[in-house]
Amino acid sequence: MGRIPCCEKDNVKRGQWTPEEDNKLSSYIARHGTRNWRLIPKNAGLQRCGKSCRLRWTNYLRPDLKHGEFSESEEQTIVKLHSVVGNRWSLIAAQLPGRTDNDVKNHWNTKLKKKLSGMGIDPVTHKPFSHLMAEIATTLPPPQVAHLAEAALGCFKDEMLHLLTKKRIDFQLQRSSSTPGYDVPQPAGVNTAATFVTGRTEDKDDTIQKIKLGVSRAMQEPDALPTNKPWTITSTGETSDGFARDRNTFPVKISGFQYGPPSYGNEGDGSAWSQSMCTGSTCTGGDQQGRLHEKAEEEDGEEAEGGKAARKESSMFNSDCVLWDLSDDLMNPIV
DNA sequence: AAAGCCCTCAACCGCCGTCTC
DNA sequence: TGAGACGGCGGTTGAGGGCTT
Repeated sequence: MGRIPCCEKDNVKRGQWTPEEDNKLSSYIARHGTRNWRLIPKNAGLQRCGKSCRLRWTNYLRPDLKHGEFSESEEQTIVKLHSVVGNRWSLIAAQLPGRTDNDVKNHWNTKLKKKLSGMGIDPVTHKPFSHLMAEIATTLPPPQVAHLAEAALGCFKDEMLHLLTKKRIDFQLQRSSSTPGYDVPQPAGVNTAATFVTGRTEDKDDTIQKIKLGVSRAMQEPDALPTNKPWTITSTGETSDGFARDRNTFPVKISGFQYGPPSYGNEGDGSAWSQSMCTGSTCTGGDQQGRLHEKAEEEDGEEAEGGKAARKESSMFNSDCVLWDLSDDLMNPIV
């Protein structure tokens, strides 16, 4: 079954590399290059498997590697690309000079996944959890939808409890820290996924209402839900799931949609992708965006009619805007 | 102070596609 | 043409360090 081992396991050392081993490998590769990994350990005087040498070199010793923290823009790139290509770490890493697929994978698994989850976004589909639930609801008869809603609320409660009791997160610090996206003032009645992280308990009920609204909306208008497309953002800055996010925080254009924080060139408040991270799509042209801006202003303060406005916007996006300017095989971020 | 828990990340594993003979 | 070798990739593991209780 499977391939034979690339080397005799009995004769090779495993585990952490020592500085001496690193030196041997580096100096050998500097002199001879990386032509044949099977021969490299033998010729370099290392009791290591060729594969282990290759990993050590590509993930750690390569001189062009960047070590240390991922920048905000790197994180945006990862999330942006992950929403399109899924767990194709090498593909994603190729867009980040100095980063390896292992780096990207580790960073995703340890930081970014949690970050997105904390914002109420499913890191696999890049859709808001409530939206996913609403999609599921469209396939169920009403009695089961009720059960689904109950179950979801239970899960949400658990998640909230987890977040609120997580002592390692100093919520006060986060709100006053340099991560402005977590403390952006929101219009009355507008909830954001980021507020989950701040631990503002009064938002919980509001969010539950949003989930309920999503489910009932899905039941009433299943057609309004995108099928295999990421969730959209309405002109009011509200996503199709009912969560408010500022589309202006996604100015990095990628084939027809924008992605990124204000620091990347747009006006707008706070930060942060940490507030607004999504794979959501916006319109293609600046002109169109301008129109949406006007529309957003017109609709300001109409939160009471949020559902109606959201539906209106949803249909507008579907008819007027290019949500994803990507080939079909990249359209579905669910891998 | 110490035990337990959690998080991070380097390293390993096994599968797959491509290359070579 | 097929088998073996090799490199690449994504998933998983576990050591080590920091934090909490």
